[in-house]
Amino acid sequence: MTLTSTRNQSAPGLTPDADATRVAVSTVIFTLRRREGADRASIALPLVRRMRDPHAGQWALPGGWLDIREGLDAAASRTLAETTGIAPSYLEQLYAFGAVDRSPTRVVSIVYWALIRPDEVVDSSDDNVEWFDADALPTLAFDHNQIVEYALWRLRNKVGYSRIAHGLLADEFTLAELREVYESILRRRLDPANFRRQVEGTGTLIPTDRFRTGSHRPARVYRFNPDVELADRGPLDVRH
Amino acid sequence: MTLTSTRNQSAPGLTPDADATRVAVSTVIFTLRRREGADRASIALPLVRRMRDPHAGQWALPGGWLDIREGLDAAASRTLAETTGIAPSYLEQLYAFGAVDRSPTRVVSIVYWALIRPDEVVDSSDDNVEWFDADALPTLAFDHNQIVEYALWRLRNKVGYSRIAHGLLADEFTLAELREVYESILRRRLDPANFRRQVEGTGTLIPTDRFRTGSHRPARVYRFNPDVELADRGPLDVRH
DNA sequence: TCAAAAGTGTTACTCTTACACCCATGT
DNA sequence: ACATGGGTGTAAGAGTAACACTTTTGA
Repeated sequence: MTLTSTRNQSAPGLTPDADATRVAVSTVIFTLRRREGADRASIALPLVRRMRDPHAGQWALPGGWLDIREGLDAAASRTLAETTGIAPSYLEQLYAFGAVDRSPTRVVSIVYWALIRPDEVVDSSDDNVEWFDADALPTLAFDHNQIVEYALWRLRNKVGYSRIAHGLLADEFTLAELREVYESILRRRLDPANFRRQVEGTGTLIPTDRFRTGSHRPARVYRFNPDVELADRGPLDVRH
Repeated sequence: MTLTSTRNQSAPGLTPDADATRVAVSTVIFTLRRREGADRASIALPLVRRMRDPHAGQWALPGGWLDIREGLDAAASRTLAETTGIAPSYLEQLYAFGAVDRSPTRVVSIVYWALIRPDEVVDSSDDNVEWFDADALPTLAFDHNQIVEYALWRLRNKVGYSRIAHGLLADEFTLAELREVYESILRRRLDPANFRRQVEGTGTLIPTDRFRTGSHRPARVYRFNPDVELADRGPLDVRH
């Protein structure tokens, strides 16, 4: 499921076996978007319009079939690039969905979630790709609404103990901008003073000597410390 | 991969399509085992001996092929029962492994991890199922050593913020027994006094009026509060 | 000069940790 | 009686949260 157009078939050259279980890969991509009148930035994600049945015409997560010659991570990156043109800065496996009735034919979807910085958002002229606010999604194809809910939960959960917020920011940023990311994800205001101390204490930030100014006292510009891991570990890098 | 004997085929009645990607389900099952001279209990898991190639003769995680008519969770339960006779009290999806070279034929394994209480351990007379200490595993088939490492990491991680330790205990237990579970998983001693207060504070325990006695002051017997969730949420029960 | 955000200081409160000490049982 | 673990008390330290206050810019 979850593919939109163009190419795909797990075994190229063969007709798809409707009696077999097929493996698809989809990705929930989050970015931050500043809304006009809103007091906070909101989480947005791209959806693609399905061209064929099932659920033709409905919005769905970008994805496609797993090719027999590629690993899961590679398939996520590839299908993402093909459907949306996006190459995320952060990509992590979310969950494997495989309920029998989630699609008319038997499909197991390995779902990933990803983060991209606002400047990575490619505003493709493709009418079949559109960005939606995470809190105002239409009814999606298959079980994709549920999947997005779970991905959002994971994002909100993980932002508390991990440094993934960095995946949503440009290379250089002020503490106010970093705080804005946290506030958007957690949906609540954070005390600027306490936030500063907490994030400074982690050693993940490197202060630059540059400042960014508005109609107020200039704010120091920071970078991320590349030596600090972006997220916590996955199954593929086992540390002891 | 990861199947050991008996039945299996994703599409029964059809010959397996060697050119297609197949979906397998495996499970890492943990239980606690008291060793003779050891100061702490250790984590043990059952492995099954592979009967056919690839990796014939080697030990592997219990599992089998996903049937087209069953969901992933059901497949995990079924293959587990078929290979080991175990029906775990706690079962959760761990990760989907799908590197191209993890098996001679293309196999995507949806791996689960499970906990069972010591009294649930069925000591099957089957010579092809054996329990191993998690810290003294042989070289396993496929990437199963890596998978177990990751499952152990998840267990140790999750025990800190979740109540999964309960999955390893019988219905009634003393605080010392519960503490032993934590100590075994975390591989360090815990202060009995502080442990008591922390666990009492969570409201997950219901004191009974029964006591268990040894050559010391009798210890109160507790039960779990069934109203408190065993673990944190999964993707299938979305709470707002 | 004023508003607004940057940045510092301080205090109360909660949670964690270490450890002293009494309690109740079997041997 | 005494060893052993059950169970309570307490105090130091770390981390969190709330908020007063000073600094530095643009308008």
